[in-house]
Amino acid sequence: MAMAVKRKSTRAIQADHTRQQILDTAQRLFAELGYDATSLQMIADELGLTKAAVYYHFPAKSDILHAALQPGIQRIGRLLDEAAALRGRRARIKHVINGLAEFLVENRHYAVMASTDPAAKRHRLDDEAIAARDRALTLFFGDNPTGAERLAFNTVLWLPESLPDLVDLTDDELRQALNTTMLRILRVPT
Amino acid sequence: MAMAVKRKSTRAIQADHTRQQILDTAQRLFAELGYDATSLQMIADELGLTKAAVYYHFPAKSDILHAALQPGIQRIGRLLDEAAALRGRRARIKHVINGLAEFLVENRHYAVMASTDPAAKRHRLDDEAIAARDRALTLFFGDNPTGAERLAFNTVLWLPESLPDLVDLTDDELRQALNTTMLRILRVPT
DNA sequence: GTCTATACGATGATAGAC
DNA sequence: GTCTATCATCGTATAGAC
Repeated sequence: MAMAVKRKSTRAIQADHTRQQILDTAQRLFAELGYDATSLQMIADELGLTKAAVYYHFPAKSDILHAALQPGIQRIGRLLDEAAALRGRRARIKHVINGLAEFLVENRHYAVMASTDPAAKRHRLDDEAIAARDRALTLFFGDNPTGAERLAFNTVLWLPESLPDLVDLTDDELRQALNTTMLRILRVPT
Repeated sequence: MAMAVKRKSTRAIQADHTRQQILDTAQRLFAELGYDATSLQMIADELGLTKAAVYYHFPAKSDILHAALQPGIQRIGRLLDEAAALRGRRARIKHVINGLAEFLVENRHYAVMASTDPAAKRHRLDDEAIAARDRALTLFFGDNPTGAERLAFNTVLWLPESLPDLVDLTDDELRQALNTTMLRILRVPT
């Protein structure tokens, strides 16, 4: 193999650009209206394309959601890797919570889209996302978490849903509220 | 006015029955599949009716959701009335939390339907539900809640979403987990 | 390779016959 | 009070222009 990386043609660059535009628009609309209430037609119209053009880049609507979720899933995966390298339950939880709060503040409407998805119920959450969830639960509470621990953990996962009600908070206020609330839910004394 | 209450005809009784059947079926399907993924066709098929027959009883799909939510909204309204009559923040919070935990245990899948609704985003939550929410927030934290307090409060509202992940718990286990977790979130020492 | 035109079955919704 | 018939729009699919 002479080259592992091919130089991209102008057309391929253009296609990547269109693909990214679709993702950006979809992410905004999913967060605003919800996944089901967002039609491919709306996405296409905003970009001056046809439905079928969108369909060319993503074989199904659910694939757009999947792709839009990827950056967040991977960022959380890295957070868990870093936490696993630390020693002590408290230190691990604190690291993840800190990183998560920062991520939510930086991506307020990504967060809404991510937890609002009815895809979580139907298309089933990403396998990758499910795996990350289980990893985090074990990291925090070991192999045999109690009912209350599992409930507390799940509660944190649904926390992003509350963000739309806190739009009036500044970044600093939101970050602090997220940190103290998550720490209290997971019962980590400050 | 001779009579405030008319005697119901046989047909009216029949209609009430059909209406209630629609509500029961819809509630089950909404909780199972989500609101958007449940079609009027499914509801009609289960009852041996046509789509249009369902439409006779409810002018829009969202009205079915609205009607199915009513019992829970009213029960929570009563809880808040009772709590308002108590003195002291702690006593009020404890009363509401206790009643809420009991309600969630008794109506596991009502709870899922209630918080899963994308209607919350689009059709907008019931005015009545919004009013109840604001009442509860004021009851718990006064007129000027901090960001963290508002976040904690919202977190409790989204808690029912976690129930599907706790189906394996017994009623007693679930009730206890709900109580301790909600108390901790709202920072009420036991 | 990237897109448009067109069409399919199913959806939520409406109008009118019985 | 329940039906049939019809509508626009939905996600999905294919054919073919460039």
